[in-house]
Amino acid sequence: MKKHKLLLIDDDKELAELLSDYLATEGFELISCHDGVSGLEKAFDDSISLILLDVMMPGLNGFEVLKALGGNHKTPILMLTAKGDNADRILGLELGADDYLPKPFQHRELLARINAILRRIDIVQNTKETSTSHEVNGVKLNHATRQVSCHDNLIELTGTEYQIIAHLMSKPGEIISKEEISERVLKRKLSAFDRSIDMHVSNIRRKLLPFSPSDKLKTIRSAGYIFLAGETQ
Amino acid sequence: MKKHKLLLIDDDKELAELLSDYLATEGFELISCHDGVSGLEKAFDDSISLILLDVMMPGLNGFEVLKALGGNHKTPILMLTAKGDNADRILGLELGADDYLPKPFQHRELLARINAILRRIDIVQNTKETSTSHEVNGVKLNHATRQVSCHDNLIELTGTEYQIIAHLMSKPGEIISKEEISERVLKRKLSAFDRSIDMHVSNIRRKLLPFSPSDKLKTIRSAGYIFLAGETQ
DNA sequence: GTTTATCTTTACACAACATTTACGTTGCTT
DNA sequence: AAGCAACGTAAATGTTGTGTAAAGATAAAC
Repeated sequence: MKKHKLLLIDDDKELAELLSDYLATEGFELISCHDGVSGLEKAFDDSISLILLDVMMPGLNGFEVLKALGGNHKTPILMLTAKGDNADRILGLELGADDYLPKPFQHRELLARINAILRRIDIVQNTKETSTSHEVNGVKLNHATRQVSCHDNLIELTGTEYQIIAHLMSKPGEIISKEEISERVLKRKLSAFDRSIDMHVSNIRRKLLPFSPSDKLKTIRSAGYIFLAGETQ
Repeated sequence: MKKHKLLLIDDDKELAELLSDYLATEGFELISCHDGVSGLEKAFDDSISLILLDVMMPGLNGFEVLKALGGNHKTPILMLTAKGDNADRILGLELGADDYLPKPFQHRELLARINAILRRIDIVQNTKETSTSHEVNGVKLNHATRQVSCHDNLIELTGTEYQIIAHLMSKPGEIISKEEISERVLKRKLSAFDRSIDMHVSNIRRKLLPFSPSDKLKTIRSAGYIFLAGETQ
């Protein structure tokens, strides 16, 4: 799991220090800006995963920063504020904030909210339209029974073979590296001269072949395998 | 803008009616389930954009539904509850909820929170596409599939050819020296009389040519190559 | 224990790819 | 215009990753 960088925009330097320590123990790196203007600049840094934005600041306040970011900023924003009243909360959300946490807050709640936002982004990024529908390009998976059928012909796959084809089918049309398959399915690092994956893919191909007009598993030399998504595009 | 379908899981039928009317005026379609079990089934319906989940329910309660969904459900979840205490809120978020709204709430706040979640998903999905594909001057790269298309015609490039064109396209209109290409792509110093790069560029040109009105790769004698940026200058 | 199914390694052939060679062409310098 | 260095590219050569049969290792079932 990669380490996330967070940006705190808040004039309260004491809080910044506290949060920096706490979030570090949770595996985050906290960067601080103490006024709206400098925060606004940093907000476009793509390496930042999430912005913690305080409302009450001298100069440019939190709402003004939000407005300046234009309502659909690439990086998610969690608002922090002393004022807990509804109108502010709603305004913040309508201006483009992703969430809103009234001060004072428990560290654990802040953490839970940060994680909720980052988790959602992760899920969205790793999910394709087709991932829960189990049929792609004539091959149908039944997760419950672990059965696979190819153009309505039932195929017998072993557990590993099933997991590999399921993984490839979760991102049809995308290259999946052998490293990824090894780590996700075989639960070990891919070492040099390890030909296991190749063998499994070869076996899957052999079992699909009698019922398939074309090879659905494409090899991308020195990159990985693709489960072809049907109509080429 | 497409109409979103929302799923409300709450035993309070009066609230369901109220919300259904209100959300309809805001362009949402609300579907209701009045117990955890039937809600759990509906939760896997891909046509649903967001789930509103009440905590206090007879039978399976909200937390149990969350647990059953496994913590990273595809559809985002907004928890509703009468209990406003912190521990519950945090627990819900940690169990996989995206947000938490204590009852009673203003309709406008619910709307703002729903929109905040849907907006974030929309932003992530749109930036995802632009981050995996890169188009310059009629040539499009798709990093996930390592496919290259030239004016919508698919081109087959080898790994090295792909890396070279990707590198040239990362700085369109700029001269990239052979030394740089050699070190970045081939991972070795360019030695005298080494014609590899020339060959690769030649092969890329040959593959692009049938679909390209003009040569997009320009040679700058004794300096390097440029991927032309298009109309400008 | 044995048998059976499954996974991994070994071995070799082969195809895809990268690189070098060789020779023709271009464009700069004097 | 001659000379030369850089480039284009066809063809030959070198290298590497992949396909797969078969053997070996491991785990599960009996």
